[in-house]
Amino acid sequence: MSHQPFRNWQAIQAEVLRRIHAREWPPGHTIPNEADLAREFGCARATVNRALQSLADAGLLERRRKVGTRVALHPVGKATVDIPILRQEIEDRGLRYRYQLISRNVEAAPPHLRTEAAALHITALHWADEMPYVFEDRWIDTETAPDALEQSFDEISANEWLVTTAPYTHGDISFTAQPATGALTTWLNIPDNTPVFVIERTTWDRDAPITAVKLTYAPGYRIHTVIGTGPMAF
Amino acid sequence: MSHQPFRNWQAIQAEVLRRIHAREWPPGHTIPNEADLAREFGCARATVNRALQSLADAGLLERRRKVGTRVALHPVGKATVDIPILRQEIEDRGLRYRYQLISRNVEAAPPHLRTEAAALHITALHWADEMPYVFEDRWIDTETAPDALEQSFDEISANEWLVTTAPYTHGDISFTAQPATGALTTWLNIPDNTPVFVIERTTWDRDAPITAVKLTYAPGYRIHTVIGTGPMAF
DNA sequence: TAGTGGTCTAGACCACCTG
DNA sequence: AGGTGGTCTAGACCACTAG
Repeated sequence: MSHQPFRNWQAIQAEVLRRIHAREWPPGHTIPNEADLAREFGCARATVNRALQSLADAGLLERRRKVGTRVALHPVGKATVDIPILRQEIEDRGLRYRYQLISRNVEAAPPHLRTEAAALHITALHWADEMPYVFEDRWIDTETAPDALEQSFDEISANEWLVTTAPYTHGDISFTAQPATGALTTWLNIPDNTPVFVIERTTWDRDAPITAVKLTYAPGYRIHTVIGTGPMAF
Repeated sequence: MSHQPFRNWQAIQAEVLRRIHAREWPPGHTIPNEADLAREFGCARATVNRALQSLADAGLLERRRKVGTRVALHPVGKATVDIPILRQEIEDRGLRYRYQLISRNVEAAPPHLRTEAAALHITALHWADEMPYVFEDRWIDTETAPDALEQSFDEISANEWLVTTAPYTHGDISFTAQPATGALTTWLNIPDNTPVFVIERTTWDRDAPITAVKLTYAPGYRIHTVIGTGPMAF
């Protein structure tokens, strides 16, 4: 049983993947430790570490000090969803982008912003090829992002202005299906109770809220992404 | 201008993040190369590499050989959505799980499976606390996963059986909002045209399709996740 | 306490790209 | 051609944790 040396971490990762798929290492199995694998593969331990770490990030392996590395029983699929600027999202689909500011007011912040400061409340419509694409309902914390008060947002969308002006450290995001109601049906030009895809997102800079936004997409919207284990083992 | 040495890649990452947020390195700025940063931080270049690579993975930096490392102009937010087994998803919410097989037939595969082989067609309902939670409509390629033909799927859901039996190399996934129609309204016990959240997923083993599934969730379903730049810089 | 993964180092070579 | 990131190495020490 002789092995050619594996030269790089991608090759090692591919070999580990092969053994998992071939059931040589079934779910729950504890695989050899890094030092042994390094010897077997004829490479440095750091190289094995890199390969296994990346598989652990992908959820295929579970690693614990002293215990070792196990093949995950229930490999959790992880889908990565990109959150682009709306203009980019539309132009990337080959459509012409247009932005329309609907309203801009300073109001008391809604509770989910968790701030006492006043908030800039903006609603806007983003068009794709002269069709309503997404309705934006946004609150901006005027304490965290005071510069926002000097922006009219009638040419540049708050969406676009914020990403280049007020980078966030973290945030949370939700996807839901909802019935369209009220003014929304007018802006998106759809019947009452039409199913619409809604994204709600709040972002923070450290412990200070920056903005909370509700994006309601016109019918037909679809988020599409891929899942996989790093560089595919084709 | 003296600097204490940064001892680990997380500290270096935090410092880089600080400079980005503090606008010392604004969007589009090309930051010093790895060797210089290593000198400044008093650590090895590999350590700097680890820190910057992880920030590049997160979309905050753009790195290109010869050109250098730039702060991303439009930091693409990336949300990672976990795809658990339905039973786990339900039990994790503290609800009681029940599984009900509705139908199981061998039929010609639908076109999106991209296979000539016959397919096992399964429909099932997953309950949470005796409320319909999600309707599963699944096709399994009988060539890639022939063992599936010997499974009755009346106790163990296809969902659960597949993840421990037929690991995939990659797949694609879509999220949409749709109106409920037909038999769906009966199974989920909802009126016609109720907005429902739909996940469609196809998974592959190398170039062979394994399964295509359409999951239609009962109203109120919400995908929730967080976005952020690795270990938060709090 | 001992075994495992996590990380750092100093140096080296390579791959890719722009000029 | 030369500068940059990408990776590998051999060795070392540390951090965590089961027994």
